[in-house]
Amino acid sequence: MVATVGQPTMDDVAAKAGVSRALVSLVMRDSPRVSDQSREKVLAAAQELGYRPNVWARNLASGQTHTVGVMLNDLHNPYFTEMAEGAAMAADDRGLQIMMTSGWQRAAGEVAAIESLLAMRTDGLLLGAARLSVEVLEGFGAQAPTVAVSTYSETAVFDTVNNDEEHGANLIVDHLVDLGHTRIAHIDASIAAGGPERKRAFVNAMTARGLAPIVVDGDFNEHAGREAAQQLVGLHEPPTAIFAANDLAAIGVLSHLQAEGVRVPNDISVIGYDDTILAGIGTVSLTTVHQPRQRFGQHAIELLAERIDGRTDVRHELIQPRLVTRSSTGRAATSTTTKRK
Amino acid sequence: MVATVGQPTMDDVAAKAGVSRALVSLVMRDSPRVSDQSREKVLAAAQELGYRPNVWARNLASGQTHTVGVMLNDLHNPYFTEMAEGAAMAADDRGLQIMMTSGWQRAAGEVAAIESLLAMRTDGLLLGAARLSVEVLEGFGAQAPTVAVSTYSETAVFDTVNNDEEHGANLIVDHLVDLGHTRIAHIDASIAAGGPERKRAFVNAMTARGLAPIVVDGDFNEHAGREAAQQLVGLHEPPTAIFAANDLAAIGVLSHLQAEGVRVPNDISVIGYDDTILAGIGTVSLTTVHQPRQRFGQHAIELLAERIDGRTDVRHELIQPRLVTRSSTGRAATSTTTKRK
DNA sequence: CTTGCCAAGTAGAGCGCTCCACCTCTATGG
DNA sequence: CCATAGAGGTGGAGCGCTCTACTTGGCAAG
Repeated sequence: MVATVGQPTMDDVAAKAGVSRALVSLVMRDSPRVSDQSREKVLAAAQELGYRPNVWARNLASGQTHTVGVMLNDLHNPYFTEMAEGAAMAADDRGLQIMMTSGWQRAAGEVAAIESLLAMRTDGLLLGAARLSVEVLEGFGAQAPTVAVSTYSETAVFDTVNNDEEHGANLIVDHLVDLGHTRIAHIDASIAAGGPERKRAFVNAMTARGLAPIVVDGDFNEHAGREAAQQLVGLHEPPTAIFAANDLAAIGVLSHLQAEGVRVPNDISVIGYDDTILAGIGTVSLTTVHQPRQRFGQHAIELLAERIDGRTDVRHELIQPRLVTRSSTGRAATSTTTKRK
Repeated sequence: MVATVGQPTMDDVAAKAGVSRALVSLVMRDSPRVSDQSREKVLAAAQELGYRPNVWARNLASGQTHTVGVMLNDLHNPYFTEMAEGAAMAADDRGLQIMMTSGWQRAAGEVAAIESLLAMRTDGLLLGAARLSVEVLEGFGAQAPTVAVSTYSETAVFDTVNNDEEHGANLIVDHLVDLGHTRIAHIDASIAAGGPERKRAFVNAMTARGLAPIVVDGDFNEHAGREAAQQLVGLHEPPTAIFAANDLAAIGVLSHLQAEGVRVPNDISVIGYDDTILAGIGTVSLTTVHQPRQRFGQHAIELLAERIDGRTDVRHELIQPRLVTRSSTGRAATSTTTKRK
């Protein structure tokens, strides 16, 4: 008596249904080459045994995984999780599985995570703003079709999907100029990934309009926003509008201005970036730039699918952000401007 | 001439190093039964070929995966991602791999996600507040060692890890009573998972102190908080303190109170739950209840590891939350209370 | 009645690894 | 000088599937 230990296998199902293992395999893969009668017999047997195809064996035998590995730098950042959501939907449409890992914010963790995805022989790699150098990324990119999202890394090895920073900066500056602002400051987060691109875009947008860009050092967090605001308010000619590195920094700005009795937007307008949940809160109501985060993931999967299907040229996609106007921006306080001059 | 197409295999490495495949296997698994000389030879060959063991083949042959599947109801909720982070750390310590999936907030998605984890024959399942019925969860729990986090489902089939709602409610009520409050209201979110437990704990805490619990219907979001606040402020004897279902609802309360010119905490104290990033923002500064979210995941993995190692009795763990005092709570406005009476 | 064809099903060789049983040395003790 | 042990290594049978090539049994056409 051979006791079937553990999970039932295809042979168990075949024996129970009185057919060959190959037939069971065909049924499991929805092949049309099976008669309705046999199909039902097999499905009934499978159901009864609680059979579930073993993915490891299937992928080994077929040599395909129909799986893409998704590595997210930071799960805490809603940016990435929403991106992953978009990717998951798009993957689902194409019959691809998603295997998600995270480096838990450490570079070493990211390498380990990517290594383990490669060990699984995933059909492709989707890297969400890895904090790894372009060189390291290119090394991985050479081993599997790869798309990097929000890494701003120009390379000839893998595809990328990024936010169009130029467009975002233009939206912001246009909005502020329309409201009569000319002294516009940017809180720079060049210390972190994505910061340099955002700053450069701001400077370009300003100079293109004949305006002098004001830039102060900062970071992508509340504390940095607070400090930068303090610095800006203390200027001889303070700006009438502040474009913060992101929503968190903008919140820091708002906190400082409130504490100082500076009215928003009457005295100073404030703009964030990202349109996080924070921006929409009633008491915050922050004008900000929205990135269609799900589309990033969706696009990345599309590019990846093309790559898996054999495309060899490299593509760099830019996604267009849009401005979300709330109550932290308003007409420039022209009186102040004139007075001080 | 046999062209080695695709990735190199163990045989390629063995051939290159001039040893048997079995030896390569031993080296890859860090076996002590290999001489230093051979080890180096094999590693050098592997390095040169860019060899990486195929996980599918390994798991199939060994019958073990050393992997636990983690299903998260909602990646947008920082609660779950931080829980996952704790789980990932704990898993790492035990040499376990984490395989993460999400149901993307749909019950059908959750079932599919869990099914795919089971198809991978993961050693265990960690379910993060699945929005599935206890019966369905028990069905899965019967197929693999399972731990459910924050589902509040009492069952004899799998282990659970939950927040100690009783303790949390006591912390809140004690804090408010210490500040002189007696008319305390709770915004109930019984409509959603976890809500009923929170409400029950509040009612218990109040009655145990001889106080009459005030409860209004709501939900775990800003809008519901706003509406509930409106209702409460309109009462003949409005409460002097509001315990919102969570931070988001508390933010809604703050918005409404601000709009109505009700001062916080001078006129009414407000308490949230979860200690999300929102609570810490300067302009919000919300007193709230903090749950050590990483420890949830850590504990879950510990329980899972015990289960995998053969423990058969069921465990239900409660994790102790703690109060984080910020500026949305203060002494009760006794004057008002007396006046109205 | 033969031929050809198609639909339905099967046998068996892998996929890349692990693991058990076994083999081959060299050093050691009696 | 032989028995013995242990370190170091090998061969080959699986793990649970897929996939190619092949078989079989009807049935329509000639």
